[in-house]
Amino acid sequence: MVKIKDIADAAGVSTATVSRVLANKPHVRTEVKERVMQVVQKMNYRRNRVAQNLRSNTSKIIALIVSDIENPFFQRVSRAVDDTAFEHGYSVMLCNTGEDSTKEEASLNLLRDENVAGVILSPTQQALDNFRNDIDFHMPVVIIDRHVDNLDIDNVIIDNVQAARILTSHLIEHGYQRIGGIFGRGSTTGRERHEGFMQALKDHNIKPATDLIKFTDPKEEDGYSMTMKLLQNPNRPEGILTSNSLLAAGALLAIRESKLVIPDDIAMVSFDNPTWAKLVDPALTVLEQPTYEIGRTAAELLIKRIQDPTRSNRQVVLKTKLIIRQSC
Amino acid sequence: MVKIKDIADAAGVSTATVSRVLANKPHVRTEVKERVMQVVQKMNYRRNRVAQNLRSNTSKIIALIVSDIENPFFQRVSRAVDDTAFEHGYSVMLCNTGEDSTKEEASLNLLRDENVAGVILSPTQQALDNFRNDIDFHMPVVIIDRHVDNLDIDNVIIDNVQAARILTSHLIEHGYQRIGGIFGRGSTTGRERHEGFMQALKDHNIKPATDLIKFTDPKEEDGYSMTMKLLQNPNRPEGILTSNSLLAAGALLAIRESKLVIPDDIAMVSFDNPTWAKLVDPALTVLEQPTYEIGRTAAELLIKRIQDPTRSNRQVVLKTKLIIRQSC
DNA sequence: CTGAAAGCGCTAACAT
DNA sequence: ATGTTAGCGCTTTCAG
Repeated sequence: MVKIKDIADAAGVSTATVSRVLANKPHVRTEVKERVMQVVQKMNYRRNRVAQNLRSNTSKIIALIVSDIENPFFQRVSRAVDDTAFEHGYSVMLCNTGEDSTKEEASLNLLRDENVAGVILSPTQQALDNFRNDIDFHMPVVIIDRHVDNLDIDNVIIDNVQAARILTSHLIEHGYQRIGGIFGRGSTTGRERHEGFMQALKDHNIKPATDLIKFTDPKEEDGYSMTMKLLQNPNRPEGILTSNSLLAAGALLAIRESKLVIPDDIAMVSFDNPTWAKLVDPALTVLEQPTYEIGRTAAELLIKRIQDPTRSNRQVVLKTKLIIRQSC
Repeated sequence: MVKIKDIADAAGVSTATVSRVLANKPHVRTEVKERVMQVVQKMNYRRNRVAQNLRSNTSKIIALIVSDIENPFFQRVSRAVDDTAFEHGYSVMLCNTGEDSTKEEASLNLLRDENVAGVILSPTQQALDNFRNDIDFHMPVVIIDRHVDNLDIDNVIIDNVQAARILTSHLIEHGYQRIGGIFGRGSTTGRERHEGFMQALKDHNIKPATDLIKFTDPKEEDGYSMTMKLLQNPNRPEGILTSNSLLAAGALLAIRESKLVIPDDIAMVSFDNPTWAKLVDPALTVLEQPTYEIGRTAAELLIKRIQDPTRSNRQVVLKTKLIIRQSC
């Protein structure tokens, strides 16, 4: 392995000079600079980032901790974070927690130990509860998807209450009154969407049917089983709202298996706009989150904070969009 | 920041002893060990992985380089790699190349500079062409999804030719003769699937309609436009095969927009089994790859190689499955 | 503008 | 069984 000393010797300068050249620091004669660069090229030198990191205490890696890598929402976010990071010369480490707070804590610790430059996190509910105003992550952190109010920290979210209200109202205004709702449990997201859902019912003077409201793990199989329960209800719902695309997939499956026709027998709307929402028949009416924007904003916020740790924290609330298709 | 020296002082031992305790090395009295552990706990010490890495030249991070993070195939693979790595005490760094060989090379270099323990890679075509038998990645590498024959390296793949043959034959045996095929360009995968496609036609004495065979970027929009072209053909195909789920999504959209009915007007089959394949109507007949198994096998192979670099390389060919639904 | 030298925090010979 | 010591490869004062 060729190291900085080898370059220094070959170029007839000191390691300090080579280091300056590599870091593009001033106070080096262009002539010397060029000579060094030539040697670097010729000897195929690559700087050891580990040593660099240890000595200068800086790294060009940011991390993204997501609760479910198989959720299309986080996939788009990852993509955006990846793009943005790359543009700024950073690389991304992706960690999946599966909503497991133990794994989340392990990841957070590891990342600190690895001295990453910062992390973007969608925290588990448990973590959120444990965060107190005096928590010290020991590194720049921006939180996405989940709402934090007890913490002074950069935060990128959407207005879930308002969004759920819009989506639910759409259902109601199309004449559906008995509405079932399936929400993710274990996150502020699910709770806030539930709240907006309730508000919409109230707005229209509809008494919520509590037996039609379910909280569950936000996974496809749970969407399926919960929908089955709703459909087996003697007084089954006229419409269903799901709080993410995984639940929607399960719900759709259950509806189809029950030989029900959308939207005639039952209407359906969901949060999130996965690829398949426009492919199913009838196409699914959804409340789209600006996933790419969320990732990009979070990454930009993080990188700005890395560059200036004293900068004041901000909460960015992004706009959502109701996409009306045929399912309601 | 509390460092190993602080622990040593507080526990009344040397840094070497602390290091041994932390690494669970033998030759430490249990009594001393316990004392050290207590101090570690009390002082909330965390080992600096960067220093550890620099000194011992080992890291507990593996990387996964994928060509398209938004392809459901790679998502399942990521998930599997993540799970497997975690089980073995490794963390995963995910890099997206977007089929851009420049970015791929940059990632590979970065990973080397960061001294990661190893890499799982689905190489771009260009990289594959450049790899020669004497290439040195400077770290353990296992290649997935793409077939490498000019290289002695660990490799996890499926038999694409055979799989495409099965899938195409299914179409043919259901009475479809004029068959269109849309394949990803820029990867061995697309070419091999094309080859199997052609073999199936030949098996059944069907003359391939070259104007119905397209190579394109394996993205949804390209699937859409290529299918549109196929459908505008005066003698349009009776059936279409797409070589991944993104292309299938685009194709489906094009077919629907053209007011054609599947499978009566046109049949359709595809590689890969994304969530939505069973949700669309009619449900899509697909050739499923063992995505999770691919990821797990690759990660296990990589970790074994990290532990024993002299181990002989192997190529693992995983079985695929034809899932017959209603689109053909 | 350039070089000498001191370490970043840790591990691993080599002693004892 | 434990301690001493010499670095891993790099950056960064401090001198000159």
